[in-house]
Amino acid sequence: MGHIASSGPRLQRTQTRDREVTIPAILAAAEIEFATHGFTAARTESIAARANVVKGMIFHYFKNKEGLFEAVLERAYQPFRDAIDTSLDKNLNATEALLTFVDRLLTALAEKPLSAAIFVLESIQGRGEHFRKLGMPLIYARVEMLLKSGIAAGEFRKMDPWHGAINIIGLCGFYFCAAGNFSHTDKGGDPLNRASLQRHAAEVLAFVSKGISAKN
Amino acid sequence: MGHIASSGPRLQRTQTRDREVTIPAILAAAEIEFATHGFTAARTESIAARANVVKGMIFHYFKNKEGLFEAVLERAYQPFRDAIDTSLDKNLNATEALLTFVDRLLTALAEKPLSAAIFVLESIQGRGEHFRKLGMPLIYARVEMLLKSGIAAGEFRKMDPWHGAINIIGLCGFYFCAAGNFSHTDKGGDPLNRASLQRHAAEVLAFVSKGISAKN
DNA sequence: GTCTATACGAGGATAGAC
DNA sequence: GTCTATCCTCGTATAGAC
Repeated sequence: MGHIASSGPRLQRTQTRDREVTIPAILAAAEIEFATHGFTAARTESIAARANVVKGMIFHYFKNKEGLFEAVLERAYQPFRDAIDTSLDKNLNATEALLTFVDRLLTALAEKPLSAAIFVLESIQGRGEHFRKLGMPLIYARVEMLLKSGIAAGEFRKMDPWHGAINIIGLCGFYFCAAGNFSHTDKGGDPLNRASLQRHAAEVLAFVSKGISAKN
Repeated sequence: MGHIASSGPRLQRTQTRDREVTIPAILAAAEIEFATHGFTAARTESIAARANVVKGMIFHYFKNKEGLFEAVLERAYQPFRDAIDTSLDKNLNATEALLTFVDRLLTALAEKPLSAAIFVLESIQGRGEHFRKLGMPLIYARVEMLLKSGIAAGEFRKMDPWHGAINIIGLCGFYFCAAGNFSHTDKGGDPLNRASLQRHAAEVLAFVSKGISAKN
């Protein structure tokens, strides 16, 4: 109160950071915020702070919170689309194609662990609009088709391919969602470190492989 | 504007609805709200409206939003605790005990489908405090022990029992979390109706049974 | 125990200087 | 393109009448 308001050194750096720096920074920060809090509870102020930009930049580049959210969703869903794309590309039998899908998805999620949480959060909180708009139902459908052909070929046991697809995708993603709770147990340190993730991937692959096989 | 303010019939029913009616109504409404929006985004106003009480009742009976949330969590976690308790009670071999656990959990979740979403939301959004305070890490640990003994007995294939526990619990719960997205597909109507849930339970049981078996 | 009214803070969004 | 300042709505929580 006894000080002159504008006394201290003016930290304000109006340095021109162009969109190629600012936009990725906002997206990265938004991904963290949306993945942990969901759309409504996410705070634009927190995103801006984490991205080291002022709040106004969010509205400048993404129009509003909703626009930013959609951009984040688009990026978060990419691992799922990539995984199914690449596994169907090659001419593999059903077993190889499915395990390739699982392996790709797990690898991609290990690189972008927040994608799983965003996926599940949007499943719980959204009413499916974004999910549909971004073509996600197709992921389930394509895994389902893969299972169907494997069952027809006698590679997989008899099962409901629709539920099979859900179960397999859930198996890949659940770990990343529940990881927050594991970190407080005494089990092998950080559940998202390299070693833990590799073990998780191996365990899921084994589980899926055994769980769907027609053998025995 | 031209009307006298207090003209119409006074709908205000200050009828004494005691705690045995009000509290369960609030809890049921809160469960829905927290399960779909998470703690922060949940609105006490929406809860009160759905419970058909005035907002003040929430603070009267539960002190604040946090208090209400903890009461809801306590109830939501019950299916998980019950499932593991009853499956370990009886003297079953590891395979029977594990499948009993899965079956119980699926049955309980079918009755309280929101529990799964609350479980996962708290895993993602909470920092594990409630999870620990309400004894949930023990659930994982007990399933892990069950797997361990089954592996030792030669009933289950070799696997990491910790990841196995996570995978099995995830398999049970994921469907309920992603159900919101399925409802917009053409697959067998409402994913939470009786027929869909029974099919889901059968599919998960088969998947787990095959996935962990030592045979073959 | 139930209701209305309101204080109070937080957060999305905008205006306008630089 | 970046910043500060501000508006305004919404939501938690409380006070106090009935």
